[in-house]
Amino acid sequence: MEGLFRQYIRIYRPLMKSLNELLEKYQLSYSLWQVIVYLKDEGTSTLVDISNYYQVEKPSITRRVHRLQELGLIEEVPSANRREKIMELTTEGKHIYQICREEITALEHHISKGLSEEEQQTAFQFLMKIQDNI
Amino acid sequence: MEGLFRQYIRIYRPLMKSLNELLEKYQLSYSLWQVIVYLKDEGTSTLVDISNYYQVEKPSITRRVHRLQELGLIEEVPSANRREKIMELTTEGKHIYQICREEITALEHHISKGLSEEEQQTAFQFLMKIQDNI
DNA sequence: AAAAATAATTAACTAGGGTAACTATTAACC
DNA sequence: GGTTAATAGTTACCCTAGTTAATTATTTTT
Repeated sequence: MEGLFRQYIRIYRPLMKSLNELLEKYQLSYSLWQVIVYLKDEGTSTLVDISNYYQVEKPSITRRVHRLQELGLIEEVPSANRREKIMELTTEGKHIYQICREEITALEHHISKGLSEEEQQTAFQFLMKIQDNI
Repeated sequence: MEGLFRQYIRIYRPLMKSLNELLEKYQLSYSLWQVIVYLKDEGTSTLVDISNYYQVEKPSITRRVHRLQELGLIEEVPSANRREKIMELTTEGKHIYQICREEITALEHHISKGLSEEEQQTAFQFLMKIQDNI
């Protein structure tokens, strides 16, 4: 399938741009949003967990986490293990999640307009499978 | 389709990483490769054409083009319009294109392993359609 | 108890893009 | 035909967000 990856990559920047424009109203960016989403799903997690999930090096995650702490959206929960920091969303963080979640879902619906649920399912499968191959 | 865009974005970095690793053998990066591919397809083009196609601002394209000129992979062709620069691949540029094309195609096949042509077609359609909606 | 591994951090660097302002040239308009 | 507006490319400066290497603190392994 010639051109598939090219098209994939070409779309990335415009997509990120619209997501970032949406998020900047809340002083967020997509990279910060990723951490919020991960904590929303997992409840609590260490920085290494986040680093592994997104395949981004730890220093980058440290910065994201510090920024989100400054914004009051996440906080550290006490842990027996003093080596690792366990993070979770604050009440404010959960609130912001809900607000952004709705906006992002609306944007995604807009972007997916005219595409059947089946097509989207297939695209999702595709993305899941190539992940393992990379 | 919950999680589709999240998955899309999550894969981007690892994919770029493997593409960049492949290309750095030739002192290239994917952003430079994009210009080469565009010129391969179009034959000749101005910087504005490239800028519009990839939706990247002109100063970024200026930099990419200068870098590729330094590498001897593209060159300016004389034009009646002295305001615009028309670029094309050099012989060396075409040569490098062929070499990288094969390697990238092989990588893409590897990454798409286990996916039917039909699935890939659907994914491609998906990517084409959302482009207009963004 | 000593050695190895792990989690987080800091510092320094890099890739790549963006905006604003500028020059040179061409096109549009009256 | 001369002035004004638009366009192509460039320069300077800044921003986001990543990386690697080295360091500290703590925990696990032997």
